[in-house]
Amino acid sequence: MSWTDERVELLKKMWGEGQSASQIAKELGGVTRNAVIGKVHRLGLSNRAGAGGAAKADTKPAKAEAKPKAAPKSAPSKPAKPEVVMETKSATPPPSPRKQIIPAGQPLPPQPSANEISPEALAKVNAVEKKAKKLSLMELTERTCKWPVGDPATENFWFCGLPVQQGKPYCEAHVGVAFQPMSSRRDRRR
DNA sequence: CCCTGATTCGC
DNA sequence: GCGAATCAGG
Repeated sequence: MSWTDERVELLKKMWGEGQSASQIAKELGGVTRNAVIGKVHRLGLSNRAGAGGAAKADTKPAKAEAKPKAAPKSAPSKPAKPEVVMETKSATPPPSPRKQIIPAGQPLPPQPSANEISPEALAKVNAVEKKAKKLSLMELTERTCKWPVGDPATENFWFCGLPVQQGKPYCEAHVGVAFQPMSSRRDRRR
């Protein structure tokens, strides 16, 4: 595949829309996300700001260079520069000493009742549950779907265990039923 | 681990 | 110009 006008155009469009390189690549087909990123760079629109004036001169460290990093001991008397350390993020809370397994973050799945869920998503779940890994509590990891299935008081209980949807605690299907947009759960007729 | 984009460099 | 490999984060 080559970068025809149309393809470049679509690339620009999607990139402008904030689509990820991999998505764009998928859409275009025949190219990898690397190719897309490479092209994006060559087109000079690496920074999604492009237009405007928001030129954000980013200091590129460029790791490729060997950094002698000499900086031997310097004179202690140096008042030093106003080397202010930007504290932007609220730091990582000290990991609790007790690093137990801990299943889900906090919100353990609220087994939604079969109503008020879009039948569509519901069907998807049912379908996916058949392919579930059926993990036990201890087998859950950071990226296994933590959607519980069955009765905890039964042998017949397990967690979905499929790959989670980045960020979320559940796989795609379960994210679907877990996080319903307000709009859809609004006014379900009864 | 999964994913992002950024860079490099042989082709 | 191209993009895989690699790097650097999240």
